[in-house]
Amino acid sequence: MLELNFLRVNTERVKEGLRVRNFSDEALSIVDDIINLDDRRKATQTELDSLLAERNTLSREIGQLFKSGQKDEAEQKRSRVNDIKEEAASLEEALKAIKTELDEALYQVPNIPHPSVPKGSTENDNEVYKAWAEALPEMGSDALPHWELAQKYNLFDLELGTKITGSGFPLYRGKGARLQRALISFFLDEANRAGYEEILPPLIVNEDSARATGQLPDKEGQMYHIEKDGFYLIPTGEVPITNIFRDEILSEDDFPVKLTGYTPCFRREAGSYGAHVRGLNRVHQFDKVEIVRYEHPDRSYEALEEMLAHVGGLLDKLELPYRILRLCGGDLGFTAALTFDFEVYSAAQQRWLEVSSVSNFETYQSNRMKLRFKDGKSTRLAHTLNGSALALARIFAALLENNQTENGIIIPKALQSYTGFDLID
RNA sequence: GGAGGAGUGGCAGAGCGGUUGAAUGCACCGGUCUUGAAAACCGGCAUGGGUCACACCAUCGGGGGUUCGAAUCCCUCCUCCUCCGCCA
Repeated sequence: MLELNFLRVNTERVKEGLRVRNFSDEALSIVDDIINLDDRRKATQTELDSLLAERNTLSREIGQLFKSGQKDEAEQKRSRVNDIKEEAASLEEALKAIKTELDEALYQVPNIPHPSVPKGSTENDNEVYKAWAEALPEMGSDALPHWELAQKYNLFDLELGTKITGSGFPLYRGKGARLQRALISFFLDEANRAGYEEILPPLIVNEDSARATGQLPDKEGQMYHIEKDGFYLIPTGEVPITNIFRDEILSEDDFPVKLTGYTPCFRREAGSYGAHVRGLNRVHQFDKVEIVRYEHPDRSYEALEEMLAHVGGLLDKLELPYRILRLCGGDLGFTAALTFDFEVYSAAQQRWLEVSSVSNFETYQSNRMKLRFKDGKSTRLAHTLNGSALALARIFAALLENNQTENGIIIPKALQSYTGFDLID
């Protein structure tokens, strides 16, 4: 969430940022509401503190009086303390209510977009940051979409997944399963080469973790919830990996912290069925390699550039045509300040498929997480960033579709040592 | 799953109802000394709220309670350790 102090000092900047996210004038009043709530919080806190201070003083005196046998005076002060306790109790209750209200309001305020984020309301307003320079591949009219290719070559089976679990849980098999495993290894190796430490995290997280990275309360319906234990299945590796440093104070020379991890991701995707979500285009469970960074605020945008280069490099090696979009205010995720999406062109479906999202969250996550670092004498919030490198299901789909030939599906060179075969036929 | 024990500052480890936000040691940072380093000595060293700065308030695994007053007593949850059971 936004830092209260930042919001107080830069009220206009915050409002401008929210306008880029299409907040109406009416909706913008939440900023002033928050400041008012915080004023009330401070006033109540101060009042309570002085009561408690008085109680502490009196209690100390009572102790002395009892020791020296002045019972009457002690009793007198004791009754005064009892009065204070009643007053304090009601103030505490009021304070708690204000804090809850304040937190709820704060949770409703998304991150302030980076100045480069274009205004806009839908994905159509996203800016093409880097277009695909060459001609897009064209396929004959007999080109098959990946779900038909999968059937033809026995690569994955959605009906079986439905039988075992339900719709949207693909079951990969044969060369399909091996291709999936090859992609995971390839992405992890590439991330390792780029200096990211490999993490294999828990796939189920507690409420604190889900809150810290912003999945709660904003996206509660997106996650599978294990009610009995109060846990959530992770919707992305970002959640467990970013939470490694929750409530930690780093020293300045710990930067940059670069982590990577492969995890399955579980998403409920309530209500999304239809033509555009056929096959692997949108599923409840998919595999992903994530890269996560904690950075000094002065260097986080350099880090973002590096991450873009890394993800672009992966797609180059996979020989897939792609473009990079800078998300507009309307499409920007709740917690991000700046996000670049990577889209791969699927020739058979003749559409762009989102395969990666690379974001700088600045201090929005670290404020929730209390992830800080020592900057000389003071303690400051670190910047967090993450990106998919990459999301498997759609990469898998694009590979099948773009590389189909009469003789079978060609595996790109970079992957062949991982798959152990160069053709699916 | 059953029985017992324990959770204190970066770490180790005292405190077990009243100037204890917390002894002591180590680590760390500054200084004196030294050609330099080590040693020795002196000083500093939790987080958050609050303040111009102090004062002050909160925090000794989390939550609740008893008390004029709790790190210290009670309840509850969590985590870790030991033993038994089960098990990839």
